[in-house]
Amino acid sequence: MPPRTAAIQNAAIQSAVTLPAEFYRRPADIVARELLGKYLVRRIGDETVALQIHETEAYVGAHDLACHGRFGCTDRTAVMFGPAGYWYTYLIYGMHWMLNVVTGEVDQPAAVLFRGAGNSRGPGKLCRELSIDKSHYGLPATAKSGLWIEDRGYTIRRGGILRTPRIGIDYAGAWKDKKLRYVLKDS
DNA sequence: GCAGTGATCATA
DNA sequence: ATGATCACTGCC
Repeated sequence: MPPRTAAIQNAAIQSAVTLPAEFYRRPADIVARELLGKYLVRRIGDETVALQIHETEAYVGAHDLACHGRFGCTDRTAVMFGPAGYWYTYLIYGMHWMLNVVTGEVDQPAAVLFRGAGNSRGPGKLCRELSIDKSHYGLPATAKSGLWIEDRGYTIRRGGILRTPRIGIDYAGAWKDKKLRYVLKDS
């Protein structure tokens, strides 16, 4: 590897900063949009993998007819009613783990679903690739959990984000058409 | 187009 | 205890 390239990469790594809890303590749609281009980082033992996030969805609160928190606080959704910056994982269709991060204020259930990062397309495949499951439920998005998110200085070009309705929520009435899915165009 | 797969929750 | 549902994926 040429020295110049190595120097640039080292500079990029040095500028990486783990997103703080305050980043997540905002409306889910804002967080979902700003998570694009950030890096989802997974550490297992000595191995560290960082994947650039290119697709997210926002579930914005109890009034959102697609949000799991709409039926109140249950065993599964309890973490969504807690503070922002914690992982919400759940199993769907008996097979696929989904990864979300809790956003917003305490007692107001909201989260962002990770639908794509790196070469993974789809929330189930992403969790399979990074070995994410029930063990992450309720853990903070920090290095000590082995799963966190970094800002590595990537800036999205103007008009670089596509907004569409969310996937797989046709039951959600008026909310099924709201553009709460965010996609990085050059992904 | 649709089967696979099992946790979760409401109902009883 | 039982049954419906489900923020998906991969193969037909």
